[in-house]
Amino acid sequence: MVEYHLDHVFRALSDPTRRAILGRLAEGEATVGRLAKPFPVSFAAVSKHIGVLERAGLVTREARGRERVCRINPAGLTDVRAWIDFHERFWTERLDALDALVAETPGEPDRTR
Amino acid sequence: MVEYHLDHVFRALSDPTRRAILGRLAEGEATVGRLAKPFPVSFAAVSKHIGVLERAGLVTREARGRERVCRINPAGLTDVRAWIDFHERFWTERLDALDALVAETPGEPDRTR
DNA sequence: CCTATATTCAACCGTATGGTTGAATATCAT
DNA sequence: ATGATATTCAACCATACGGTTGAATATAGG
Repeated sequence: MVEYHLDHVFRALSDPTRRAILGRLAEGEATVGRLAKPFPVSFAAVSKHIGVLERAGLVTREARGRERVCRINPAGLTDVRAWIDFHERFWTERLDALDALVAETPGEPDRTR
Repeated sequence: MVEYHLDHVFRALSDPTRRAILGRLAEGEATVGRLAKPFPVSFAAVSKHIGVLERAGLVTREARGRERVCRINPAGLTDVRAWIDFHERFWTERLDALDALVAETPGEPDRTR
């Protein structure tokens, strides 16, 4: 469940317009119209982008009259964060281990064979 | 420079096969052939995936004879990590601030105006 | 009720993506 | 040199993506 969810979150974050929307939303809630204004694309395009963010669990959209208020969902990043955390730590540890190995080996480490 | 790079890294991470390749690579270096074996897709497809990871700066590929040895590039995650770090903290802070506001306001917070 | 506003929906378009297959390239082993 | 192995390249295919435009829906306000 979590794994397949990562697809959507990473995918959602891979678009600069969507990251910009998140950046704007980090300053506070906003309607779709207000969100769309600064972007050089159509209203409908922004609406779609918000849909992607919503499906990824990064944003919530709530009806208020004829407007839709968008807010950031802080929990949306936790899975991604966990993935990054784990892998970055793991990679760094391996790198450190390799460094240590090289350091304590006087001659040729000969990792190739 | 960093911003457009994020596109590539997030994009690369959005595919489960590519994340699995990274997972395998976290255990240690491997040739393209060894990497491709467990996956239900063709050799060429895996080679392409590795290309995507390489272009995103997450993996390095080095020729060793007729084989190509792939390794994880630990530095590849730092930009993404920084982005997540910043946003997660920011979002959480806003959420905390909102909680505090709601807590100390007896009646209607009236966040709408 | 009528009209303007806010938003989505639907259909469409060009391009990118992930996949395949078969040919091309380079290296190893005999 | 010859043949097998490892990998990429090139062409192709189906599907998904980001974009547009115009119609549809719903609410606000005179």
